[in-house]
Amino acid sequence: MQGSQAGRTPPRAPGREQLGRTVAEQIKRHILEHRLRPGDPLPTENELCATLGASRSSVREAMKTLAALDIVQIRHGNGTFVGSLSLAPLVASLTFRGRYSPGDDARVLAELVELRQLFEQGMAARIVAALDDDRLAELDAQVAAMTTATGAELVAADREFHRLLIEPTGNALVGQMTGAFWDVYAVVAPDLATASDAETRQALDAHRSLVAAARTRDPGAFVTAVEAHYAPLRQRLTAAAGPVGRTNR
Amino acid sequence: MQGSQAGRTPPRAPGREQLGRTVAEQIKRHILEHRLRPGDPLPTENELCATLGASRSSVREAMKTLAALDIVQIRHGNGTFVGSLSLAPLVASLTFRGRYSPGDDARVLAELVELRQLFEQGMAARIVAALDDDRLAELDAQVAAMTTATGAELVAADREFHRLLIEPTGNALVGQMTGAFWDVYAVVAPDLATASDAETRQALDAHRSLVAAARTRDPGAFVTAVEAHYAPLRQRLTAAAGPVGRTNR
DNA sequence: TAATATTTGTACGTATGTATG
DNA sequence: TCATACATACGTACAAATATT
Repeated sequence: MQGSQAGRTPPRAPGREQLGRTVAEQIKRHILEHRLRPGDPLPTENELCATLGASRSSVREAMKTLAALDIVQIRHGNGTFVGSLSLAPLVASLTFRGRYSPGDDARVLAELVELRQLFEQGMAARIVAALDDDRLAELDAQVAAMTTATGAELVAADREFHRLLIEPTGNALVGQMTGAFWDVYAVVAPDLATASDAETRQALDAHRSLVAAARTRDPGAFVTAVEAHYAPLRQRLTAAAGPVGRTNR
Repeated sequence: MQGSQAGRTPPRAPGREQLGRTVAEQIKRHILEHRLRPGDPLPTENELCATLGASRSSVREAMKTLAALDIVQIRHGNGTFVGSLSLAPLVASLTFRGRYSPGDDARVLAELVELRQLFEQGMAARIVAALDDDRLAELDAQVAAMTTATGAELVAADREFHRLLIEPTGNALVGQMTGAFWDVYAVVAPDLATASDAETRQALDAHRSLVAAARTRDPGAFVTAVEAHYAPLRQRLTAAAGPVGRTNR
């Protein structure tokens, strides 16, 4: 409005409290109150400045905070939209933690793999109960794909296989976390030794055993197969992480 | 440096790289390369502006992004420091998701509780093996505290009890996730019906059974006790979430 | 294809609240 | 109490990306 050099900007109220924190909160409330769904457009920055009574800098910083949490999504030259509420922030946090200090990467991955095993073993009864013929056929297809694929395609097939296992349990959070762990692995794993050919063949057999156990609706055999599936990987990761005491720093 | 109205700001280079070298990435790299630990101070915004060749706005927005992920911590009038790398972003994401639409809150909580049960049952063997006499005594103390406490103190004792269960397993990630789930519950749960007196007594008995199973080093009994512990809560939450199909909106 | 409007991204200057010594 | 260092906030101008005409 006024000239810039005069710098007359009455701060709205002498005792105002941390408006910056509130802006992000207000934007969140806007999303909730308007029942906006992922992908829906938000008001432009200038509109938000007007309705919230804040400067564009403040609005932008709040937007950056919300974007980091995947609550909003910012598209340059286009606008801001409601985010997909994924576990991307968890991935960002864990990947940074993995790179945080040498040796920690393997330890983080080991804990992640342990969690995946926990998921699939704990869900074993529900998994074998929920897998119908169609899903079993899909699992067969992924196993077949793994026999021929290599590199990135092998990883993709492996990931899809485990996604198909978890999905029918109905617990979306477990599925999303499993996906997040794969993302973390994709970022951190290149720093570690890759699987040997023998380990790859072993894993392939383990996948076949998983499908077989599911087909016979045998939760006990399924749990055993999960154990056999993750044992080599866990051993490799715990070996890379070193003994219990920190190895470096 | 120059006057502001002229607006002469040559953008550094016509074809500047821009990709992969965002300000936030560079700050993260700074932390990694200098081996900074949580709590260590970061350069001031002005120093970062100079070293990174960016304006305060850009640095501030990058800082906001990293602060949302708990990678850095901003203290007003003090400085910026390395964050504690907690799962706070996961909590923020899940709490927002819980408030996202009516009915979802209970569903998110139900999935969270299911995960906690998965953790403790999957870790049962390691838990009962790792709990020494000192830790068992601490668990007894928490159970005793729960018999007299009410409200927030009851919740605190309950939380500490389960933290003590998970901690000795050595999987820090599971412990942090359990803590994060408690945080989410504290935010979202007030919108739901609280436990009845009968359910509270039932939960107390369940905790005693957990300690008893751990004391006799009986993983099977421990798993059964975990099942009994979570059954009432899960039933209440699934009832609040309604049938599988969405109940509202 | 090209011009234009809209919207986000970046930069700079300035004033102010806050914590520390 | 004063001084300093720092983050917070506001306003403006311009660059860059996108969509529309």
